Formats: sequence, C-alpha cells, structure tokens
Amino acid sequence: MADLKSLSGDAYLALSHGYAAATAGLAYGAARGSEVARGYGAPGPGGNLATAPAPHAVAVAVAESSGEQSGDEDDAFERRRRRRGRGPGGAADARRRPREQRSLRLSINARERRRMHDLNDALDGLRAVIPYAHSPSVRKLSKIATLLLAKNYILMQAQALDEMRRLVAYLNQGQGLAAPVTATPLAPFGQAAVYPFSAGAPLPCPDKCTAFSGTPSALCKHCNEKP
DNA sequence: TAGGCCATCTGGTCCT
DNA sequence: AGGACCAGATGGCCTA
Repeated sequence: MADLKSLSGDAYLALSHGYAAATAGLAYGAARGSEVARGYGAPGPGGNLATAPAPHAVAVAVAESSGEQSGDEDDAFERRRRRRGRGPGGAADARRRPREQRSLRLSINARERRRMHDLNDALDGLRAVIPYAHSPSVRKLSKIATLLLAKNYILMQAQALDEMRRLVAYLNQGQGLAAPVTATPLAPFGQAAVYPFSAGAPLPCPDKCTAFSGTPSALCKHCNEKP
C-alpha cells in the first residue's frame, strides 16, 4: 500500500491504464483472504470487546455502555488518561467536575463513533458501485484504495463520455447535420471496453439524441418508440 | 516480526 | 452550548 499512497493521481491513472488493470492491481488477490472474516469492528484501546461484531453492533454496545459507567469502565478510562498524559488536574478538569466531564466525554466519543460508522457506510456504498472483483475470496478494498479507484473511475467515465461526444459530432458531420466540430482526433483511450455499444448494450438512438449514453432518453421521441 | 489497515479515544477548532 | 469535523495517538488484527 505504500506504493499506492506514493502515487500521484496521474501516475496512478497511467499505471492503471484501463480499468481492468487498475482493479487487478488493487484487488490484492485471493491469497490474502477475506477481510469479512477478519471482521470490521476491532476492539479499541479499552479492549473490553472480546469479539469483533459488526460495526453497528459495536456502536450500539459501546453507546449503551457509555450511559452508565461500570467500575471497570471507570478504571479503563483513567488508565487511558494516565497513559496518554492527560490525567486529571489540568485546566480543563478544574473547570468541570470529573464525573460530569466524563459523561460529556463519553457522549462525544459515541457521536464520533457514529460519525465514523457513517463514513464507513458511505465508503461501503462507494465500493459497491465501483467495478472491481467483488468476491468473498478477494480482500475488500482499503479506504485509500477505494478513494483512488473511484477517482480514476470517474476520470475514465469522463474520458469515455468526451470520446462519445466527439464520435457523435463526427457522425453528424457525415450526415450533413450541423454539429460542433472538434479538430482534435479521437482520443487514443478508446478501447472497446469503454464503449457503451458493446454486446448487450442497448442500441443507440436512431436520431442520435443528445443523451447518447447508451440508455434511452426520456426526452427523445425515438428513444420512447416501441420497437 | 515489521508493516499495513483499522477502530477508537481524545482535544482542538469551527459552525449553528 | 452543543454538534460536526479533523488530526494525532494508541493498540489490535492480519499478512508477508
């Protein structure tokens, strides 16, 4: 992953020229095993969660425990404070009674936990829509890999769209239709894999409506015609 | 065992 | 004042 982090966006895009290559490079391979089996909710420094339940299960469990503190949790809390050199006696502690302060701190912790879980849910949603090898035998994309892959996927889609637009302009020109003419040649990026007209894809609109995205346009009468 | 990745805690800062 | 966001610190788990 160090290699991944050190890559600039462009370098990474060049490296992963073509999305299949990118996903192959990021999928880690099946040998690493499933992160699902590894679990997502590793217990924190408190160490009072012996198992690794689902993220939200952890959130609920800890949030519930933060309402009423047991003696063990009090001890763990103080141990953490001492270990990190933030023990009682500072200016902040003088301002607030320890019990009240701890209760506030726990509620802040729970909120932060929820926030991070929401962030992870969003990342899961992102993983679900970017094409890579979704398989139990393939390790889940890391956060950084997910973001980098998503970025490159967006760039690729933008390039493909641009190429499609140029193609439309070219075809319209051939039929004597008024169309924006670009002097630039077709981008060398046009592998068949990124064409929306590959096998199984819907046929393009016979009227070459502006949508031209491979999916019928609701605004085009030809797109709405029954075959 | 080292390194990568992650969850959690925490204090600080900004915003409403 | 309270909540959201952020970054640093810490420790656990997993893989090479």
